[in-house]
Amino acid sequence: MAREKKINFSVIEKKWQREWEKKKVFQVNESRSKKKFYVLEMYPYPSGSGLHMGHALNYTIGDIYARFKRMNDLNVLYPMGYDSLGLPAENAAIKTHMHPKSYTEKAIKNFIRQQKELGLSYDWSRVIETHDPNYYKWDQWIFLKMFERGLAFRKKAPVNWCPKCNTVLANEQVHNGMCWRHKDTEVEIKQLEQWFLKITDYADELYEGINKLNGWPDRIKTMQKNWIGKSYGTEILFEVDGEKWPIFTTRPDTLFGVTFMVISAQHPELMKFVTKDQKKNVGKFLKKIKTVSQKSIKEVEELDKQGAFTGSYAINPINNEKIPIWVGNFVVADYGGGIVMAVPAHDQRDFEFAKKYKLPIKEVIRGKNNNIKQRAYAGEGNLINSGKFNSMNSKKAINAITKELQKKKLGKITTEFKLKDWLISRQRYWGTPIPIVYCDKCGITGVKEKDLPVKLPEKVKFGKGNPLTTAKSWIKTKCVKCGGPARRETDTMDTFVNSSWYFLRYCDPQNKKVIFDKKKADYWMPIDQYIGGAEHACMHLIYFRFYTKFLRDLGLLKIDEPTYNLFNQGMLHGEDGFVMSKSRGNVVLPEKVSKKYGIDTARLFLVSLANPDKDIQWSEKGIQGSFRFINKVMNYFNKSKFGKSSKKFESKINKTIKDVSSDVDGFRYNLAIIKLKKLFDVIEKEEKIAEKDAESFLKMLAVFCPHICEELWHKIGKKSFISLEKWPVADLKKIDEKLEAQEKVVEKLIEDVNNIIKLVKEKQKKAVKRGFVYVLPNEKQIYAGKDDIISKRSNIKIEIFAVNDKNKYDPENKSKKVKPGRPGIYLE
RNA sequence: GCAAGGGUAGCGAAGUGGUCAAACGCGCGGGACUCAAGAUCCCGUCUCUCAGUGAGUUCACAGGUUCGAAUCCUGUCCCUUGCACCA
Repeated sequence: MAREKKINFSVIEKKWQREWEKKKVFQVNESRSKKKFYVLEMYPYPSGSGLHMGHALNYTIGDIYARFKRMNDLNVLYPMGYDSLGLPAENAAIKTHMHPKSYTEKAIKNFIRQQKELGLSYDWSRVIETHDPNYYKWDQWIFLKMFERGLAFRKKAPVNWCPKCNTVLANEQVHNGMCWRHKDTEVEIKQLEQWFLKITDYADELYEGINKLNGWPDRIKTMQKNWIGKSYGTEILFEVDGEKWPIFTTRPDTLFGVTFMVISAQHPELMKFVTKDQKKNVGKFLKKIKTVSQKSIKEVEELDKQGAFTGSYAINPINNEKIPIWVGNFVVADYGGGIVMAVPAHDQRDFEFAKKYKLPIKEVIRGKNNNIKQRAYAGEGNLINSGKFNSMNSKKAINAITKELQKKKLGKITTEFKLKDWLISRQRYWGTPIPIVYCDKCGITGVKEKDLPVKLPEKVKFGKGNPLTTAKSWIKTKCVKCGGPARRETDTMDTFVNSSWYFLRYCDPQNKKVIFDKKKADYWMPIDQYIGGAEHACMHLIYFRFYTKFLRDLGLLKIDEPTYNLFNQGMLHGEDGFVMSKSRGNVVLPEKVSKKYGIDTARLFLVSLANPDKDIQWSEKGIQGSFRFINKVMNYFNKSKFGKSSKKFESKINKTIKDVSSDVDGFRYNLAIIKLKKLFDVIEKEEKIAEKDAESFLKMLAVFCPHICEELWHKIGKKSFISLEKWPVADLKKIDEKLEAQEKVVEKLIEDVNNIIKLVKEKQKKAVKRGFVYVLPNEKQIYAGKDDIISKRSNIKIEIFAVNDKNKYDPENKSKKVKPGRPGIYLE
């Protein structure tokens, strides 16, 4: 028997990849005639180990979408770039004794090659690399704009310090409180002057804007809301030694229940509160806390509440009661003023603290099942022990008490946020240099715009602390103001700075004069579909919203949000069930799979397993299913001749076009593929189909399997690129549910025939050789010509008769049993 | 602890009030082809019944709403992820 011709996929792939590149098929420009559509995947950090199937999945998801939109006559911007600055590159470079620059550039080259081999339809003319001074120049430019406006500033802050490395570490480098290089070394917290970006200025807009992000997964939106953490409450002024201190509470209704105050142990002005005779006590407590802060994070979490009396008293503004002020380890220093009013009866934390130090517990709200002896009651109820507010409902009392305080100018309604300012200082080499100069006379000044970029010096020593501090001649500079001797800032920026605006640079990647052309950004932005992992929910996905808003306020953008549509793709797991990663050793390389099955098979398989937002598992067996399908399609088109489609087929294909279009648009690729496979099953069974219908099938398949579809497109005589063809439009008039129903009746008949064959074999122990089907005269047309299919699918010769056919062969008079939609069957 | 998302046939995965014993793929069983294997094609794959159109028990568990529930409600258990003393 003739073996089907083995297909050389790699020849086909190379051929079309070359064609696409040569003819610049995926390059785009601003166009007035076409509507734009911006598809973007989060750009990768170009790791030296290259791409594996997990990456391939991510990019394939976006590529399918971009191809789909492109074929739907949209002007699709689909770019790719590399997040090439950052700690991993620096460390990998040190490890391999290479300079981060050459290490990174090699990695990028490799990435690009691999991505091209995946058949991704990027506009390669727009590639950006963040380590390119022409890129990070604009990081610095933005920084200076923020600096001018007070949004970039210096502040003392606690940072992670490894005593063995003798350097500051990024948060990512701290694992369970230990240095990642020295697993036995605890990271210390050091207070250092650091650069911050004042993202908190945008906290409210970032929070409220979440409601407008209709195309974002709820999960991400909730995470951001929790992270930004907006609370509505009341700011109350408590007097201490004639000075008024604001404290924040969401429960002013419990104000009469305040029995003590607690100030954070990290409060910068803590010592103001500590009286002479308590100094020793507090000092002892602080010392204890300090050693604790060096314990692993887990231990800290398990710690109970501790504190010490400061010796000071505050005046409760509602009843002038004198209440003691304690210092405590459980109060967050930079939230709500760093001091809390403690209501042990109605707050569990205060309750525990009060129990431990035997402080009074005063009940002021009577709910349904208070049991103040055991735990705090945080619910609603009616006020008691609260003067003129007694018997008022607690919800009402929130307003009433706030109003009362407002009258006395001792309180006001306010909101608080959990979001903290963004610490961007990194004592590392491979990042964007902060464009700041220190002069002993003039202080801190920003580098002049015309002097940007401040380029990274290439000659530095790696291995000990911040390499930039070893670039003596680089550090030495002239003061921007007075021209006198000055020194450069040696901190670099967090790599997330680079990714906070890269999507804008794609709009105008080569611009040397400005960060991007406003008109171009106006045309392309916002991103119509952003695709990336959920792990960035509270980092990149907040930062890029912040930058967008800042650049808008600079007058560079008209939009408020970078994107209203975000898709979180799932992760690929290896065959061992764990997330695919090099360190785990379970990676599958696209090159290898490509060789064996062709990359289109891999692309198809990756998105056919499950909805792309779900985690999936690679399986060598599973890919066979996709491989079979691809081969069938190739073989079909290699020998197909076209004619006229049957009515039934026209119905089928138009229904498929309709469904597949909406499935792909909704990222339900897995369902789209099933429908394409079913359609192809029918195509194979049809005697002939119209060329136009065959084209439609290929076009739909092309978004998943672009290489072989280009090949087949040309095989059937086309000269254009299928990648640029128009997506088929369903002709709804041709969809005929009746024909579909008739198809089901035939299916049922086949099922029945097979069932009887099985029964005869089992019960009567004899083989069936042929069969006869008896149908009602008015249904004859449904079964016309079906004898072949039924024969094929039951493996016996089938003849179909009308019940009223006088010449029919019917020894057991089965035709008597016939009902509408249920033909009679006789087998022998 | 709080929040979000889940638990569907051997496995993966669709389905979110009737057309559901539940698409599709993998696996498995049978058959055709072949000297044979592979590939390919066809059939089957909850249980029972049977020369067919039938019955029964299912969609984590327990209740409930409904003429009708995998799908809605309540409670419980389990999983995954995120946040974690934010007053």
